[in-house]
Amino acid sequence: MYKENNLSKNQQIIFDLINKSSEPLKAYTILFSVQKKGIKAPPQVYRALDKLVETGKIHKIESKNAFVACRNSNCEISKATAFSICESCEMVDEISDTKLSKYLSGFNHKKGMKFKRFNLEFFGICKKCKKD
Amino acid sequence: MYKENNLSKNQQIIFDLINKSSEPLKAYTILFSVQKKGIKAPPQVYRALDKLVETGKIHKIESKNAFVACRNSNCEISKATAFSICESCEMVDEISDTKLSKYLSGFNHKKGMKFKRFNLEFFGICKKCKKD
DNA sequence: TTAAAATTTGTTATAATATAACACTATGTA
DNA sequence: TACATAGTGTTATATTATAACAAATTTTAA
Ligand SMILES: [Zn+2]
Ligand SMILES: [Zn+2]
Ligand SMILES: [Zn+2]
Ligand SMILES: [Zn+2]
Repeated sequence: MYKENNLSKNQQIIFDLINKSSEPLKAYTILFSVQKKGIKAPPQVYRALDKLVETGKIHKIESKNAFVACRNSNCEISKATAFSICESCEMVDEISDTKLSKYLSGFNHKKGMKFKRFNLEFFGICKKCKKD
Repeated sequence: MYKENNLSKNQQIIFDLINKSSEPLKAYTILFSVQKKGIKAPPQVYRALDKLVETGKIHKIESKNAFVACRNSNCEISKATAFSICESCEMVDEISDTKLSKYLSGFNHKKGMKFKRFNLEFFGICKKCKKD
């Protein structure tokens, strides 16, 4: 049963919910939504979330403690993520920009650090909110 | 009393603590450290932190829920922040790189969003940890 | 095939992070 | 002065996340 798509039962339930959502979901919002499916306690949600993040199926929006499905071929398993976040309507969009990604992946801190991963969050007002 | 440096009493106490720390400090670590100075409850700490972030004196490391003093002329009041984070020793360093900053400040999302602010967190293993 | 290893699940309790709400004091401005 | 704005102190509570343990499922490989 688990082999077909490499996600376990709880992971699949939670991924499906995040994947069909148009906005980032918070852990406890997820918890309430999946209680009818038998997922009743926070650790069940957090474990699934951890695994999904680890495998790049979802990303955590750190500034919002919320989770979105990856829209970008799993982002090399979450090594290079970038988001645009509207400060008015809270909309979050994953940015897929090869030049940006290459630029940042190639960036190395002068002090001798070699980066393995980055997360970038842009904030502004989205097109839709600008009109209102 | 407040005029001399534009920080209030609690803001100054908390800024001083963060500023002299060699590592990011968490809100409740700060709370315990300043109880002897009369700051006894979380709201007092969070209010000071909020203000200090707002004025660019400190930054929040979102992936760690921790705070560091700005080492970079207040980063245009926190409009453009970048950090390198060691995944081994948890060291955090603020990156000051004009080219990077300009590149990102000039980046605009295709979908019509104009960015006002960004936060970038790089993860890797620092020089010191690599040797060990 | 079958026993050991690794992963996932279920569950209770608790830790860690953050804010609401209210009464009050201090400071800046006119 | 007197008004507005910002900061303080306090209690309670909301939100986010993990520890710890027992059981079941799946994978691996002898
Ligand atoms: Zn992605
Ligand atoms: Zn918007
Ligand atoms: Zn700075
Ligand atoms: Zn290190």
